[in-house]
This record gives sequence, structure tokens and C-alpha cells, in this order.
Amino acid sequence: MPNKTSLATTDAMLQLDNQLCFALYSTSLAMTKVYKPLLDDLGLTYPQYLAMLVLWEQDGLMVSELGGKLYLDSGTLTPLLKRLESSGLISRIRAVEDERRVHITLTAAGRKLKVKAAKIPDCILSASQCSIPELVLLTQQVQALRQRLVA
Amino acid sequence: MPNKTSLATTDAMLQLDNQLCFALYSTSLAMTKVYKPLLDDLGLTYPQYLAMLVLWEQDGLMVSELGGKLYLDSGTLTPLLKRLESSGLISRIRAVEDERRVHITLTAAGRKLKVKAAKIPDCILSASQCSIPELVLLTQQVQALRQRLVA
DNA sequence: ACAGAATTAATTGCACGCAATTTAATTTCG
DNA sequence: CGAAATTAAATTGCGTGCAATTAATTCTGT
Repeated sequence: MPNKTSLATTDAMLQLDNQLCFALYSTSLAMTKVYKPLLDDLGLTYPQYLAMLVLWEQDGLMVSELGGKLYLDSGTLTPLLKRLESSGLISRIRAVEDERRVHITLTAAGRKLKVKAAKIPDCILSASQCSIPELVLLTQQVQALRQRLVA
Repeated sequence: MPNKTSLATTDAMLQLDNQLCFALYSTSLAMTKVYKPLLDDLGLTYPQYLAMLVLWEQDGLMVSELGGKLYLDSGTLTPLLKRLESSGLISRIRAVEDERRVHITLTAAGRKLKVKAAKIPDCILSASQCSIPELVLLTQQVQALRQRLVA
């Protein structure tokens, strides 16, 4: 039978507020809610915005390359990209040299949307009430954790 | 017309890898994937596990109290709690003194599951490859960010 | 050349999240 | 007291995430 100490330890380990996983989960959802009104103006959801961010950096990626950068698979991306296509922001073009592949290309409207999106990071920065160095450090720490988790 | 510097700044601001939001989002999803095999053993999804964590700390909460702790609303919780109920882990009991309220109470099976769940935090700790003080600090920083975002 | 393995996207099914609305019960206030 | 406002949970509809499967194409080894 466990003694008082191990019971207390178990409880402490299970305490919701102590758990990094819940902190990440709830903060990520809170972040999405901060983005919501800004992205509504662009007609994008948050995952769609992430896909556009990647494409604004590097156009013409395959679905699997996009998925590699976003840590998402085709089951998530295919319907998401179809919605971006029907919004007129991207084209999905099957490669002639390898017809298994689908390349995602920005339309003129998709490229133009980057101008409107350029205002967003500042809004998020001010909502987060953090200094830039603080944000950079926290981002690096969270990214480092991610790398250890996917390994 | 923007000069070279402002263009570079805009690009840097939009760079996916620089964005804390994406770091939180992708790391939270990565964390959920680490939990997956552990939670499969308990027959729980990750959000269901979070709800059980709260109830193991404090039984008999109303739906809205549970939602306050998890930052989730009844639109998410009602179907989730119905699944926990049909799994036999909780009971949903409408309060007699105020029939708008539904109190969530653990069943014997629900309380018993805490014993199996007690192994999980250690598994997550080792998967995260972090020292305890490092985890505690990171958790506090992320929680602090969440508080600023929901304010 | 060609059968089998591997790769890429798409599809299917389930469980979230959440905005918006609805339903039902309680409280407030004139 | 009783109508209006408020509150709590449920419902509806849409867009993810993701495991598992399928379909189509390409590669590989003999």
C-alpha cells in the first residue's frame, strides 16, 4: 500500500495546472482565438493561415512537403487545400513528371493576401504583451521540446 | 513603396519558424501524439483525459465549472461528457435545486482509472527529455502567456 | 519486361473546438 | 405577481486532426 508521500506525489503529478501538456494545449487554443477576428478579415481559418504562411515563403510545394513543414498529413491537408482552392487563393496541380504528386501554387489573389496578412504579427505581439526577446526565447524552448517529442 | 528593410522585416515577421503561435500549435499536437498510445490503454482521448484529470482533483463539478478549468464550452464538453458517460466513467446528474445545471460525478470505474493514469506523467516526462525544473519553468511561462491572451 | 514493393494523395470515420442558436429553468425588477 | 432578462446546457453546422484504408503511380530487383 502506498504511503502518504507517494500519494501526494501522484496527485501532484496529475495536477492539471502543473502539466506542461495542458498549458500548451490551452494556450494554443487561446492563441487561435486571438487570431480569429484578424483571420476572419482575410477569410482564413488558423490552419489555412499556417498553410498560406508556408506558401508565401516557398510556392509550389507538394502536399507532403507542406505537410512536413506543418506536421500535418494529407488527411488533414487535402480538404483544407480544397477549401483554399475554392476560395481562389491556390491552385492544386498534379505534376506531369510524377502524377502521384500535387503541387500547391499561389494564385494572384493568394499572393496579394500576404499584404493584408502583414499586419497580423504586430497584432498578435501586442495581444501577447511580451517583449520580442521574451517571445523569441519562449518560441525556441517550445520548438526544442517539439523536436524531442517527435524524435 | 516599402524599402528593402521593411520588406525583410515583413518576411521575418511572417516566417513560420519565428512564430510562437505555430510552435505552440505544433508542439501541442506533438504532445497529443505522445499521449495517444498511453491513453489508448485507458480508453480515453486526450481531451477526455483532461476532463478526468479535473474530476480526479474535484468531483461533482458543473459542466460550466469544468469548462472554466479546461477553457472549453458546452458545445465541446456536452458530447465529450456523453462519451465518458457511455464509457461508464462518469454520471451526468441534473441538479434538483437548479435544473439548468448538470453535475459530473465519477463512477467507481472512473475513480479507479486514476490508478492506471498515475503512470502517465512519468512516461511523458521521459518522452519530453526535459529536467523537472526546466519543465516547471516552461509550464509557468506558457501559462503566463495564456493569462495575457485570455485577458 | 514485369511482379511486387514503395510512394503519394485522396477517402472514410470519429472526436474534437467553437460560433451561433435553441431550449429550459431561474432570477430580476417593475 | 408576472414579463423580461439572465443563465446553463444542449444542439447545429463547419473545419480541422488523425488513424486506417484505398487508389493510382512509380520504383526496384531480377
